[in-house]
Amino acid sequence: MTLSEENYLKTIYHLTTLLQSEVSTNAIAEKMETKASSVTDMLKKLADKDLIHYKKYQGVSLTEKGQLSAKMIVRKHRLWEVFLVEKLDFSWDEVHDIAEQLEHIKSDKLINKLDDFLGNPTEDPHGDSIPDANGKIIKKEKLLLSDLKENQCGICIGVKDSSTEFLKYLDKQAIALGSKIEFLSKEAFDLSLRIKVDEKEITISNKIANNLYVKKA
Amino acid sequence: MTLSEENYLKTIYHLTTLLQSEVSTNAIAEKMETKASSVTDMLKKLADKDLIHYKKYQGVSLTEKGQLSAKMIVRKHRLWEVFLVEKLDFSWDEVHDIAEQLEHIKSDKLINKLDDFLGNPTEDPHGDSIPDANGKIIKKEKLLLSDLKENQCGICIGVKDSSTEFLKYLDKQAIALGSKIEFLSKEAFDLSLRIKVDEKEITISNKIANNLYVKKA
DNA sequence: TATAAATTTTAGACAAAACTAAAAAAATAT
DNA sequence: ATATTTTTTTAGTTTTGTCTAAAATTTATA
Repeated sequence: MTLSEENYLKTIYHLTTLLQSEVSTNAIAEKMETKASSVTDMLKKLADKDLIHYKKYQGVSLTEKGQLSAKMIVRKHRLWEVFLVEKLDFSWDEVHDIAEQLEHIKSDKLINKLDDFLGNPTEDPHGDSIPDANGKIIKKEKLLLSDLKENQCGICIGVKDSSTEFLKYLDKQAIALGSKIEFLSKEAFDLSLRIKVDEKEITISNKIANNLYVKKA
Repeated sequence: MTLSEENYLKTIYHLTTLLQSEVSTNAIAEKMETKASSVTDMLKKLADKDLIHYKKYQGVSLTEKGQLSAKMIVRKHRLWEVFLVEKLDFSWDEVHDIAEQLEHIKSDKLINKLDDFLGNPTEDPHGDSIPDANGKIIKKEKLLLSDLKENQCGICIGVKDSSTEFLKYLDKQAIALGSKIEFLSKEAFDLSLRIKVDEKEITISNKIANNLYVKKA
């Protein structure tokens, strides 16, 4: 598979799991910052290789084969992110672009040895699940912080948005995976939340609360 | 720089340091298993980018800029090889192809952090020098095993040929970097050598002796 | 030194992956 | 139900890196 094919496959994988449905040509084009016509060209190629189900004008979904290939790319991406953070001491907002390159390195032996070296982690530095060598994913119970009721407590277990800006904001507020978060109160006017993070009280916007995953503590 | 440009640059680097002279279009084509016409096309591109000195029909050499770029690729290749052997427990004959891919990952921060993580090694698993972040290379005194005189002792410090076959042969004979090798006698008829490797006597061909680097013990 | 042989370059073609512009199909609105 | 808008596909280019075949240049030979 070429680099370009892998990137399309990965995008289709992310969009279909997000939307829980077929994904449109335009959606792919937007996510990949390319033109719809380029997407159509590639969809034909991926369909020829039995990686996607594709009927003109009908949107696409992954075949079993495509699903597995996509998961292997995601596996590589997330394992490399763990490596970068755990072993090379990168911060969680710096690793995406480098992992974006490393995920295309082709060697099953490499990725499985890396997996062992890292202690077979099940999650990456942003709390996303890492598929195992067979593509199996252990799904976590994930709750948005905004789903908590007043006075409930949660442990931060992931981020929905993993953009640099958001991650840096979280660093600034000393919110990290594992942080204990208590939902104190909600402001009716702007939906902002008063929360306690590891003993420190702060106010966060509704948007922040909608992008932080917690599990009930 | 594109992947292809990087590969050409690396090949030109290796050939010029080996031959200590300008390198020919055909030599590059042969090493890269491509056609001379393809090489000519690329040489023009590299010359346009001031990475090589190129005059039609006259062979090529690297500019300062090209030299540094090539060394950075070699640096990455060899650091990744150290990582694969030291951290992921690959054997020295398995790492070349994977490092061939990893050497193209673009991130200065990554490679410098990797360097630190590995303890700033000066040599790769085959005994080849690793350029530092400025392109500086510590050159070792290297002697071929075949240069030793009878009854002299040497320590194995590298291989000239690092093909899988040769490395596997060395494994079989229990010859590794650091092995103590004593030159016992030479057979006049076929130039084969009788040597002692860490207390064990074996016979090796002239070809083997011509591809093993030692330092005097 | 003229000619043959080898090397290198040029010219023209092709495949991959992108693009623009136009046509076709589907979705939406009147 | 038809017209309009949006989405998607097709057709035709472009760029990168390769190729083959032919021409140009250099090197070797007689």
